Amino acid sequence: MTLKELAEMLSLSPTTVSRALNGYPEVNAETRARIEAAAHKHGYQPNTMARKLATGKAMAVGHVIPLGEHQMINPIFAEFMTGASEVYSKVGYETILTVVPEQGEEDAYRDLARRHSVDGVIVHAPRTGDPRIKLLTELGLPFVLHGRPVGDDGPSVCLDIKNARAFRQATQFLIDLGHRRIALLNGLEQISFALRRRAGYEQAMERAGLATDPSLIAHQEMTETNGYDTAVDWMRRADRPTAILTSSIISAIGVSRAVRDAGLELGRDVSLVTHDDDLSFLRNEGDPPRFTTVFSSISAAGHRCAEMVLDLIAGKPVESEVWDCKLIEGRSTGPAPA
Amino acid sequence: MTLKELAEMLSLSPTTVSRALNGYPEVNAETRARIEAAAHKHGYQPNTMARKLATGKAMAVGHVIPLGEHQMINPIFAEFMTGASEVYSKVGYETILTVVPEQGEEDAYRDLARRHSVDGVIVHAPRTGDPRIKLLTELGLPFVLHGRPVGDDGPSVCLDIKNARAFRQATQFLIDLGHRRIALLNGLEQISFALRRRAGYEQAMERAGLATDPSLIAHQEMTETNGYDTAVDWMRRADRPTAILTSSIISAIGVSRAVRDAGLELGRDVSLVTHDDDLSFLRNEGDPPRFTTVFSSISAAGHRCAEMVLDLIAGKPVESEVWDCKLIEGRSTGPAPA
DNA sequence: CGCGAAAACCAAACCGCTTTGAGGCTCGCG
DNA sequence: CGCGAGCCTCAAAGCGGTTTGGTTTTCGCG
Repeated sequence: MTLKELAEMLSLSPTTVSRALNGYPEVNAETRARIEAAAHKHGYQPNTMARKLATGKAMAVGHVIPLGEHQMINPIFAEFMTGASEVYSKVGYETILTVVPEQGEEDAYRDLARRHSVDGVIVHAPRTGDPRIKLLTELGLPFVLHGRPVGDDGPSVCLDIKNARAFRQATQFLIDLGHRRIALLNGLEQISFALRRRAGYEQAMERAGLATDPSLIAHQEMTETNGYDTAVDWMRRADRPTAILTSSIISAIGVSRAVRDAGLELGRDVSLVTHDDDLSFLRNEGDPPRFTTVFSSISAAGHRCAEMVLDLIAGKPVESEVWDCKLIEGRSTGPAPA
Repeated sequence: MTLKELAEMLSLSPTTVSRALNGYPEVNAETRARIEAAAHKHGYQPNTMARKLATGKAMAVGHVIPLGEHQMINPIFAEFMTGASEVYSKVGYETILTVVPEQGEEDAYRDLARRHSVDGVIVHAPRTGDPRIKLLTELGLPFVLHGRPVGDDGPSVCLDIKNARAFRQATQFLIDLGHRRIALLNGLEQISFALRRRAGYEQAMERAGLATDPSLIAHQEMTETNGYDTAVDWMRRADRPTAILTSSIISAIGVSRAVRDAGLELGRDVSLVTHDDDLSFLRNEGDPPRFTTVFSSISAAGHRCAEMVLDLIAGKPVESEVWDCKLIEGRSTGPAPA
């Protein structure tokens, strides 16, 4: 069923039918009703491609997700995308997903822009010296950063959480409990959020006059196994840390397993504070919850980023946002052992 | 840069340029080279929308993923999609993601079909009496099922693993170790794979002359917390199971935590066999690995499903496939306690 | 030399929708 | 009654490609 057929069926011109269905004012109310009824009856839906071509809008937002080493796909992306996709769907936009090896990322954006496949994109996890920001600016493709850029990369719209602040608070919380040897299990070093979290941690340590031990800081992909392995090493040390900060609940689960395997108890022998993205399949449940966390919902972030990029596409002014994390006390922390 | 501009620049007709770039034979080799060079130099990429409209092909595959209750998004989908997206990208297809509340799923497919946004779709996790199969057949939209349909829903192409066989083997493995009280922690009841896994489990039990205790069978969304909560209950019972089967490594992690919290040890007091989809961020690592599993890579499945749907779109004949799972012995199983 | 076929290229139609610029009609008012 | 103002409706021109159906040129061969 095409617009033309529908128009013929109603003995009207395609113009009128198009206007009626798109809510333009210059159509008789009665005619409009007739057209809408017929469209609905015959299940007419405009051909997206034709409409896109005619309007020049792709009606789609792109998400390029890079495969890390080991084909690792961050489950956090998935959660974020869910939040975002819901928003797009609601306004008739499509979500276009491009999965590429990390080195192909720039080409992916370039292609999207040149082929006019999307009206805007979301850029995940900006890194140090990230080339994507400059590229997208040049390409003139509207974009929203999820995570603040590192350094000064010109004015771009981003949504981030207060990573430094959250980790400063978390560290302070542990210090207040009497901990002195505090380890940090962070995400990949060059990524913006990891840098900020580390900075927050170091600030708190410094303010308390505590030295940071480089061997108690690890940067790695946030998998359960990585968390486990690192924590196992730490637990074996004579001067083992009495508290650990982790950047993801996934690593935290690994750490938690290592602690037990070492015959120790979380919250008594070793304290743990983790960042919690509120992954739907790994919720930090219980009352009090299992882990002490700094919390910020990743799917809410996806939701908001989607709204922001849509506003950007619509030409509305958009302000960057930086959200607070919430410190939630759970059962994984306690006073430092004597 | 449009085709026309490029053609003018070269003093050629759009026809010739189009043919040259799309590899049609009726173009002088020399001319073709000239055209290709110019296209590359000016970074010409055909406008996707125009091309789609002209050819009538959307050059895209759709994945509709339903949000379960509690906004649960299955991380397994994410991993599957990664495998699939890579394949699409390689042949210049796009991945279109639609996230909808469960009840909106049918409309989502209907819209995709009527608007010609995609050339084909992947259907995830068919359920009992799944309306999607009939719908897509009616709509004439090529599709590949990930998971076998329940009952006879006409001829459709699917990719599945031998769920019943895997769980029969896993159960038999436990029985051979002397276990008698074996619990099953399964996925949501109406989903195809859960039904088959349960059937396999029951067959093995029956063959061994063992009664299945309905209170030792649970169907639920596969989250860590669900796994934990259920296992906690089981561990508290006087007649607690000595072995547990789980449908996902995520639940297995929850179970594992519950077992320890009960002061028991996995592989000694309680044995556990889980299905392992090989999630990249929750790999079952170690030597021997942490869990005894029935293994099948979900991203490989995504990869293959993508190839299948592309073949289907291309009009090639496609056969359904059912893959074997591999039983891998890890540290989570041992002889039944006396 | 003449003729038909093959090679190389092109003009124009088309895909299905939006949108511009132009009417035709009705109505109110001088 | 005549005329300008709205109100509706429409024909036609894009959007940027692909594809059909020529046309021109070259070439082989009797």
